[in-house]
Amino acid sequence: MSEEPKPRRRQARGERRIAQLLEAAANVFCASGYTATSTNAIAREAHVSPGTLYQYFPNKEAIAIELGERLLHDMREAHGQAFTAENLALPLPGLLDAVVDPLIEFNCANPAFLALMHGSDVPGRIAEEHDELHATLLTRVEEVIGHYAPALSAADRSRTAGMAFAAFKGGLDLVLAAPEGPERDATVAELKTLLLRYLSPLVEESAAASPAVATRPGASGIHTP
Amino acid sequence: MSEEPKPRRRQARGERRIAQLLEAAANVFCASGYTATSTNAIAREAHVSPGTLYQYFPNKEAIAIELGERLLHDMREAHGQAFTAENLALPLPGLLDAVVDPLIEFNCANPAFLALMHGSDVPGRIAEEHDELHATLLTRVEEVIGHYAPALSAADRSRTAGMAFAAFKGGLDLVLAAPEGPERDATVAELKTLLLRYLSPLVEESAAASPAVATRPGASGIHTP
Amino acid sequence: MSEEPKPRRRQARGERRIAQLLEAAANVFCASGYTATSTNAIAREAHVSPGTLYQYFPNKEAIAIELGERLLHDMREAHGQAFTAENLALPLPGLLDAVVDPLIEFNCANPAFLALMHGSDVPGRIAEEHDELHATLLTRVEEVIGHYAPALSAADRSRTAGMAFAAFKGGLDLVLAAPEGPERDATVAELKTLLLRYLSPLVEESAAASPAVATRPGASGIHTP
Amino acid sequence: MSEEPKPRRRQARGERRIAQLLEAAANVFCASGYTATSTNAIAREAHVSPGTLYQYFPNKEAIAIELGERLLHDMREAHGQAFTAENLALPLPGLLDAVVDPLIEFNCANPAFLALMHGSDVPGRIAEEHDELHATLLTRVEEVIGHYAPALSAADRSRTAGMAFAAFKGGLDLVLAAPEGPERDATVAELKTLLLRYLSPLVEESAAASPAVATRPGASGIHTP
DNA sequence: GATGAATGAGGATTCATTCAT
DNA sequence: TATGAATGAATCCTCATTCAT
Repeated sequence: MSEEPKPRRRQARGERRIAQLLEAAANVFCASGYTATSTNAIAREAHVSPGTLYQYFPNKEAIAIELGERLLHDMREAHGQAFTAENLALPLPGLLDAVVDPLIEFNCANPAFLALMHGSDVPGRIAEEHDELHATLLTRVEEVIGHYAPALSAADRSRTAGMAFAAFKGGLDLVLAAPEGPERDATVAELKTLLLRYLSPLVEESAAASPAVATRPGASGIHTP
Repeated sequence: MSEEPKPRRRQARGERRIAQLLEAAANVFCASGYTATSTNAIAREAHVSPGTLYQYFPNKEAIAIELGERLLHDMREAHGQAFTAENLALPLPGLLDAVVDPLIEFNCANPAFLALMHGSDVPGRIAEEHDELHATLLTRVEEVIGHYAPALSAADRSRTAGMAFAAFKGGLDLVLAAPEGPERDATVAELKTLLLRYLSPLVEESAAASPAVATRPGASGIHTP
Repeated sequence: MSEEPKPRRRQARGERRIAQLLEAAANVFCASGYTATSTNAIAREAHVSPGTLYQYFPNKEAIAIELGERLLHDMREAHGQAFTAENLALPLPGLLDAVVDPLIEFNCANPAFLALMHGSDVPGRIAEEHDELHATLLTRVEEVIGHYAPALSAADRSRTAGMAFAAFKGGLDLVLAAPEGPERDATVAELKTLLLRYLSPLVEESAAASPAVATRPGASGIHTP
Repeated sequence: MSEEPKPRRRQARGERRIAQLLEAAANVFCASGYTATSTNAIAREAHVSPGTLYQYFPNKEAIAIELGERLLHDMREAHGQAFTAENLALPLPGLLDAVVDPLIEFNCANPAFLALMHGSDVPGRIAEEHDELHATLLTRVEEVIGHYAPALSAADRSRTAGMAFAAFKGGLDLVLAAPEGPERDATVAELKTLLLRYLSPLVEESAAASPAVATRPGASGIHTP
């Protein structure tokens, strides 16, 4: 009992330091990109000496990897709540809300995520982990599409999922570029509209008897007269 | 008269050197990103000594800027042929073919363009030029949308143009990631489908009397014979 | 009376700590040399924190110095027992046994001694202390030689002592490199043979009437007919 | 013909630089030992920038290796002239002169050799090369001893060679420590005396009928007038 | 113009040493 | 006292840039 408080406090301090360093790294990576970021710059941003940084991370790559892993983990949690069975029961617009909103929110809250994932000059293991997450997300999107449009061939489903995801990422950049507030909200809404229009025909074709999917008049671009 | 040939030859030689260096730079930037690329690596790739490189460019940023400007210029030419009055007279699928294809082609032929424009760690002036081109393109897209959907408010038009462009960029990445050949073609077709589905409702709403615009899947320009 | 035990215990504990640290330092110096040894490595080897190390030593050099001094002290004790009046009365082979054996034993038991004394990159004061010991030993050897060969000039005596000592050091390295056991013993015996052959002529020349000094037939290579 | 002078001059300059850097390294290694020597210190000693140093050597170890190899090569040449058949025909004192003198001279001229070979914290490849040379030398000494004392068993021959060589190394240190001039010469002479006295009995024992080998003090090549 | 050696400031990393707990 | 986190100067090494040839 007399020996616990110290180690605990130490561990707590260590955790705080790590968090502090990772946050600093996130900021600097965001501002300058991975390659152009120096460990000294990270240490400075964290108000810490270079030596301290190296007490917690063996090298620059390790920082990026740890940061990447934490972000990926959070990201997985975020999308884990998105693709629930409950949400799959919703009509397409509802599903899009349920899926798009948390992903957008996560990326708004963690701009370093994209900064780290975009760079082509990023250490191997991050790229791998990123690809893994990418693949997971893609699989989820494919499953969703398969659920809404069971008649689609595997190849079509895969291609559609890929394009939807690509468009989402493009829209995400737009959202992040927009200033927080009504403009960003409008951009998010527009992104959902785009996805809805892209995906609706698939749903309608394979399940023509679901008028509930039409959310706004004219929202789904394609109808037979 | 006796002194002209030399300067001309010199200028010609200089142009060749510059082209050679820029091509080398494009390759290395593509492979390693701007920051991670060393001027020595560019010189090596160009089979030229570092000193020669600095005879033509004052520093590393200048290389990127010149390369960026040339690419932007070519890109402008490419899209200049896209947004012609003639093309504006086409129904939407035709217009999409006319606009999307050259842009895709340009980016396939010049992967350095995206490599240079993507990097968050790229020198300021490139970013500026890029933003300029971006704005130009966006304006063109807005004009097109204004032409096809004259009833749209300026704000809606702008937002729609932005989203369409963003989705295009997302799709472009996908296209570039796909291996050349039928898979890439299919991806391009899918991108057009997405844009078509996204934009069709606008056209139909404001110009209900244009049955030609009716969007059937596969209506866009790329189809298998 | 109530305050004495504590200081004593403290001093005792301190002594133990110091011994523990010096032993650790000896190990690490042996394994990696003085310069390449980090204070953290010593602390780790001693199962102690770096802070604790600095509670007992002001800096890295001080550790080496203290270790050196202790080793030198022990070494002095070892050779103090070697050069006794009693031993000086022995014939040369007996004297060599009496002198060489304890020195060899000491160095076998304390490999850090040579590790510390050999390094050319060792802090100045160790070198000084080492030189002091060196001088002491040399003086003793000179005295011995003076005792056995009183006719020798001072210069000759000094030169002979230096060479005998140098050869001994060379042989010592060889002994330490040999695996413990019969091979090492044979090497020690050979070293004694060398010293005997080197020194015998001096003895015989100045004290021609001491046939006892010839240990083995032919052992002293030089004799006048 | 017009293209040769430049490359040649360049190569020549490169060779000079390398020699200059190696000489500087030799000096600093001598003064501070391998581990304590910084590449910047070598560059400074060579009146050159750190970058220049790294144009010719990939790292510190490479400098030590190259220096070691050059010294070992020279050393091999030096002793190659020592162990000739001609010299083997000489009586022992003559042979000792022929063998000891060039080795001593080499080490006086190249003190870095011992500095590099002594350090226990020296890069692996030097140690290996050094061991190789060591083994070569030892083999030669064994051969010589075998020649002069053919009756000796292999084990005795090997042990004797090892001890003679060890004593030589000890004496070498003494020689190097002595100031150049008569004192050093006297030390060298004394070293030869030691070796002569150590080895003579073997010769006499196995070749008792060779009065030419008779060893009088001062028989070796160096004598005061 | 072309070359490539030279430069030196800057980046990643280590380690002797200090200090709050 | 003991701890181990914190410090920052010093190391090794790179690379944008300059300069003698």
